[in-house]
Amino acid sequence: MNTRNTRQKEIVLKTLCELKTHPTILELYQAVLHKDASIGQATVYRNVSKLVEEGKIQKVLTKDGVTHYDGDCRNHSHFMCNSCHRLFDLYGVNTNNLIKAVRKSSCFIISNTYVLFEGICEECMDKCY
Amino acid sequence: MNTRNTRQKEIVLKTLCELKTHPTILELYQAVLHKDASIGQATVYRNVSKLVEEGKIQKVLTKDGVTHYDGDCRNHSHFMCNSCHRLFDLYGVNTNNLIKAVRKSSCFIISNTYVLFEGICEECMDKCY
DNA sequence: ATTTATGCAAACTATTTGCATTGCC
DNA sequence: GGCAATGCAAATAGTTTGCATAAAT
Repeated sequence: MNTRNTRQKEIVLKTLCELKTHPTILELYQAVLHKDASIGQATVYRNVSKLVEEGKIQKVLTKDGVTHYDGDCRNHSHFMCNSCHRLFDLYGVNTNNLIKAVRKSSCFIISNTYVLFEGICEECMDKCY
Repeated sequence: MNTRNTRQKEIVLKTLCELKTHPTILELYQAVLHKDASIGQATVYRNVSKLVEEGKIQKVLTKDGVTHYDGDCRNHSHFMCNSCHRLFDLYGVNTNNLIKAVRKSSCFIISNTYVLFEGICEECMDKCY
């Protein structure tokens, strides 16, 4: 089963990469509609799944029950503000020592590590939340 | 708005704590039914939400799109096997250094840290997956 | 006695799927 | 030309909600 490059798939990828907000599928779909109003929601779902499989985009783990996506696949962590519920990128969080600790204490083969921080972002802090 | 201790809520909590499998709501509901066949699914949903709010149980972050729950609220990490899709507990993964790194490089106030590892578990490894 | 929690069914939201058609390769 | 991908609508999860009733305080 070969894979093809379609206009729709490119728009989905490009739109997600431009957005720095870690959108949900619905938010991404809205943004995609601005570029091509004829794209169907199912197409966005299908392409997002494929892009995740291909490793071109990634899911972001959160506790809010909705799946968020990130067009940046470099290894980095995320911070979710419990007040404004925005997701932020955190680069430079090194997880090598965690992985070493798990290797020593278990027999699991680790291929990925995800880290999510929760708390209050600077902006919400300033608002004296 | 006061909160009451009901038989149903106790059964939900007890059942989850007994299960070491990090069940989804549906799996938990099945197990609850074995103890009391008259409990409704909505009751399980409502009680699970409340117990999470009360900090007596916790959601487990995974990439499989379904929410899993853990009756153990001690701070610990999880490992998901990409072959058998089981979730395992990992104790002794110390995240203090990660938190320190984020404190230094950002102005976020961190209240929680979640770590998920993905890979292949020992059993699946032995099966030469 | 009051009022929260329950059980059921209906409603709602998120996601997947079937199918005829389009459009890459 | 062949077959993967699309767009639409219907189907299928997963979760929440309205309401009359039950039960905890």
